[in-house]
Amino acid sequence: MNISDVSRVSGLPTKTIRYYEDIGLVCPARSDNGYRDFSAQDAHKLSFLGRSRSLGFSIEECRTLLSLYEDRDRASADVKAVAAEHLDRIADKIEELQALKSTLETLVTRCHGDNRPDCPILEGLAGREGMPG
Amino acid sequence: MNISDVSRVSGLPTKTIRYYEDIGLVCPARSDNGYRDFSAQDAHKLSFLGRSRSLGFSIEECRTLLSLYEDRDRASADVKAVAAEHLDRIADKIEELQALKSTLETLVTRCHGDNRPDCPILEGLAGREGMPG
DNA sequence: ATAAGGTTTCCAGTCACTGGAAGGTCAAGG
DNA sequence: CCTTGACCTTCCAGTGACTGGAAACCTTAT
Repeated sequence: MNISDVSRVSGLPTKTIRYYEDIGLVCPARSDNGYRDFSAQDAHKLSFLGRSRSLGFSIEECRTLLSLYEDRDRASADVKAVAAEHLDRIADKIEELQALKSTLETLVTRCHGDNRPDCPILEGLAGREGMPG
Repeated sequence: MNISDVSRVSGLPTKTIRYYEDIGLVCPARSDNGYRDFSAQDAHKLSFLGRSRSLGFSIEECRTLLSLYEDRDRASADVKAVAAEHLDRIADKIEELQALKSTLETLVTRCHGDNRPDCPILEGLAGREGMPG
């Protein structure tokens, strides 16, 4: 399997796949011509990575997850710990964004958005009036 | 005002302030000794930037907001447009994170999290079973 | 033989900082 | 006058996770 094949199969750009090799997430074999030669296992690994990344796990978390995946003897609790911690961070991020959103909504709603120059959004950014926190 | 003073006043690290000068967001005067000499206006500008950044505006958006802020004749609609677009992006991001969260919650809930090696989280990451989308 | 398309490596850029090194400046204390 | 310590300066490199592009090599089809 050449890199474009495994790219199609895994859904990851070739650039990303080469990058993942660079940082040691995959180690594809090499053909005589120097081309990377991916096994079905490599492809599977890359799909795993793609799915993990799309769930927002960092590269280092993916590395952990991958090693747990390849360790037939690991306890599921170890995996759960990684995922639960990630879940916490996602929940925090959502809260943070919702706070931002409501602040901005307040400002945007207050701004009449016409040709006149006075603007509550800029006033909010300039001073503290109307800004929570 | 030396850099550490304006750092205290604006809440931005000195490193960040120097960086903001580098990219042309502020242009503090210089004293004879080569030290940056910030005016009250510079400090105000930096506070504005800090507040805008903390609301998640990108540096380029901050640059726009700042120029709108300094243009006494701009229409509030111009500001509203920037803020509203940002608001949309925040809303999208929240939705995306909530989808991630529910997927991960499903996986984490299913995992018994004990000493046994079988783990629905890894199975979810490896294949498509139990994964939405 | 040539053209198109796939592959390789390497280098640079992204974004918004952050850390650190090497050196200049200033105010206080001895 | 000297030293100490806190400040300030510049410049270079690194972060995370890619992404773009150049130059060169390989393969396949015409």
